[in-house]
Amino acid sequence: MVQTKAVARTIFHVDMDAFFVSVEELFDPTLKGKAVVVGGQRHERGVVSAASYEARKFGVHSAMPLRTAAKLCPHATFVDGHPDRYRECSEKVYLVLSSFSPLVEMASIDEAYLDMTGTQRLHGPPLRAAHNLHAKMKAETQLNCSIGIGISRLIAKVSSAKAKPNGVLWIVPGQEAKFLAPLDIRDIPGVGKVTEQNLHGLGIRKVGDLAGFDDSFLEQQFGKWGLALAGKARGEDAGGWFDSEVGADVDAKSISHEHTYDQDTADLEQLESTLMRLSEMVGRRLRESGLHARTIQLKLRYEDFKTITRAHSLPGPTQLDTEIFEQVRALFRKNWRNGEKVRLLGVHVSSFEGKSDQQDLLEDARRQRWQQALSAADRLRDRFGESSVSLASGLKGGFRERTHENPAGLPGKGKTRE
DNA sequence: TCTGGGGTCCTAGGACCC
DNA sequence: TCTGGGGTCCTAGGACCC
Repeated sequence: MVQTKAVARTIFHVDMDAFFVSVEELFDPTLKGKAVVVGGQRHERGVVSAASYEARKFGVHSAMPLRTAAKLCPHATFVDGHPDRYRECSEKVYLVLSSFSPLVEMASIDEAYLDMTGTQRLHGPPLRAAHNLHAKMKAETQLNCSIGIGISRLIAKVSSAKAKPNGVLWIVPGQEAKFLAPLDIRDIPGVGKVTEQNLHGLGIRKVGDLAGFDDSFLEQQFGKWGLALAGKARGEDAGGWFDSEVGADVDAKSISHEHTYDQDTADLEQLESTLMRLSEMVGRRLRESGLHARTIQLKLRYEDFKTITRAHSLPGPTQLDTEIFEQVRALFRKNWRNGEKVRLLGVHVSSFEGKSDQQDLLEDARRQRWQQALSAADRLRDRFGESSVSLASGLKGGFRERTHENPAGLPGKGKTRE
């Protein structure tokens, strides 16, 4: 009897090379070939979002404080990030990828997984398909990418990293363990500084060392995570997200905005004004995506970097700025060590649910009027920017923060003094 | 060196219910 | 007055990723 064996998957991981830097180069070609640091100006409080390969030669890498980067590479050009440009380019990238497989999953703004299983007849063998994809990507977006190919997300991801820059690498099915064995454990996605140190403590430095231990030992050492690690050492998509089908879209679990001050502050009105603004930004995102949140969380970081979070769950979900602000302000007033300087504030919402249903009709009508007013405010902001409309005038003193920053995502951008 | 912002997932303890 | 487990929800913190 013939046993039909499950067909081995063919997964591509496509990772754009120095994405933010490359996009900036499209807008300013004089940056090409230079040491470039994206993320903010050299003296700003913030970290590197991306560094050109020239800058990396001097030890600059992402997540490094900008001031450190400036010391390591004084001749580098520092540029602010432009999230809109990256999003736009990311959409073009997505279109190219979609022409190769219907199963595309953007894992972040600059990388994606493709399930290429069963596309042989259309695209040829994996390497040929990858080279065609690579060429088309360059032609359509003028951007370089690297492509890793393997039988799992994990193998594809690790091999794209090894293919960089501007390369293609295929791990032939059956060769997974051989490919992984000489790599540092840090090359496994999910192994960071802490896990690396813990593994070093056990004398485990290479993936091959890890593969030498049996599952039960690793489970006993690291729990659930240890079991996943054991699988990863063999090239398997063990545990959680890695196990999911490519292209199955997942719903958002949380929305948050936070702000780090240029200068730490203990000014109550400034702090609460920031909470108002962050609440507005969160509420707006909720309304845009049609979500309602039940859990509201405050994040508070002091001068000495000590950070606390305090959460409160409402009886019913909301998407209203005012309700979010009310909760977050209460949490702040209850937990702020009065007079101590604050470095960062954040507003985070989660526990998404369908619309609240237990309010009486009167209450519902009241909320609807609020919704309409807030939607109008959102439209105004679309046209004139985040600072044009504020509910902060309802605050005691009508105080408006002196600094404001870019609406979305990236560090260091445009922290302009008014 | 002096540490962003937006996310996901996991752990662990306590409350509360059966 | 001493003492069960199991399940679920909530909260706080931390590791990790881009």
